Amino acid sequence: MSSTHTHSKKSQSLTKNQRIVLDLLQNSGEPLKAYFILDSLKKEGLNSPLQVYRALDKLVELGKIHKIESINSFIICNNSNCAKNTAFTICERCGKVKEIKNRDLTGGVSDLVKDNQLEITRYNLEFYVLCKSCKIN
Amino acid sequence: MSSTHTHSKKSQSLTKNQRIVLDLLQNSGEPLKAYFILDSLKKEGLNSPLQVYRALDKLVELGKIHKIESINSFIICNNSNCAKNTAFTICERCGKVKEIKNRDLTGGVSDLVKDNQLEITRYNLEFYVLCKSCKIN
DNA sequence: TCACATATGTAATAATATAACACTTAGAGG
DNA sequence: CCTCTAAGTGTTATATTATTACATATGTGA
Ligand SMILES: [Zn+2]
Ligand SMILES: [Zn+2]
Ligand SMILES: [Zn+2]
Ligand SMILES: [Zn+2]
Repeated sequence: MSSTHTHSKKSQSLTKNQRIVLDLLQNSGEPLKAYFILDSLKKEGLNSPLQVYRALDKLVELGKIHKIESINSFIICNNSNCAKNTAFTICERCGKVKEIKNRDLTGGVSDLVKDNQLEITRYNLEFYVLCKSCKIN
Repeated sequence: MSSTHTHSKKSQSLTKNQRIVLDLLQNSGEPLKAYFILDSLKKEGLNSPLQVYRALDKLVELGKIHKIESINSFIICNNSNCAKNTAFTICERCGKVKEIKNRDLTGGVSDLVKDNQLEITRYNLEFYVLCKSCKIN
């Protein structure tokens, strides 16, 4: 602790707004919409959309959450090392979302990339499915 | 013409609004935003967002155009038999969009699906890239 | 002709997201 | 400790994207 090296606070330091938004997404585990987050965190002191969007932007940038583009929603990252890549299944019927494990995906995507000679900087994959419980009913 | 069989008008019959929206997207070849389409077609008689969105919805349903979710834009389908599946590359830098040929993709995606034991009803794939001209500069 | 499904026109409003600006805080470095 | 700077905050206003509601019209098939 008392050594001279700077120890730069870097990664662990989320701000208050970032923290409470992250906690909400963490506790929810489901995709949430920005304005729902705003409403939920009014009591924590969030008053304007911009406060929410700024926190969300930062958390996306840090790879701690993802945006699911086709439903304008945000969800906690359930993997490690996604960077800004996203891959989800979304149930057509009930809307349930699951993040695809990136170890399951890496091979498949890189084959895709190789086959198409793409130089991909990041990707966004949304697979619409019928989830188990919806398939039964 | 005068025979008794119904010859059901089915596929070729787009309505006026659907036709002019499709033509615009066809002639453009680029992704266009709904309100840009509205502005462009004011002179053709389109007056309200709803007229545009209704035409777009129908054309998406018919598979003639696609929505690119992460940029809220619509583009003419450049394949056949996409159904409602979409796969695009999007340049990070200049925004240029290209549809990935589905013959290039089918294998890769079905491997992905097999590996992940998914029962996919449709997919939405967005690959961010650096396009050739952006890579040079 | 009648019924029905589909499309239209129009106004209002909802939902999602950003711009602009003044101010504050936290950390780096002297 | 002081000062500089980058990042974050709070707030108001506004832009962008999309849908609801409702009355009317049009085409097709029986
Ligand atoms: Zn993730
Ligand atoms: Zn389901
Ligand atoms: Zn297509
Ligand atoms: Zn480019």
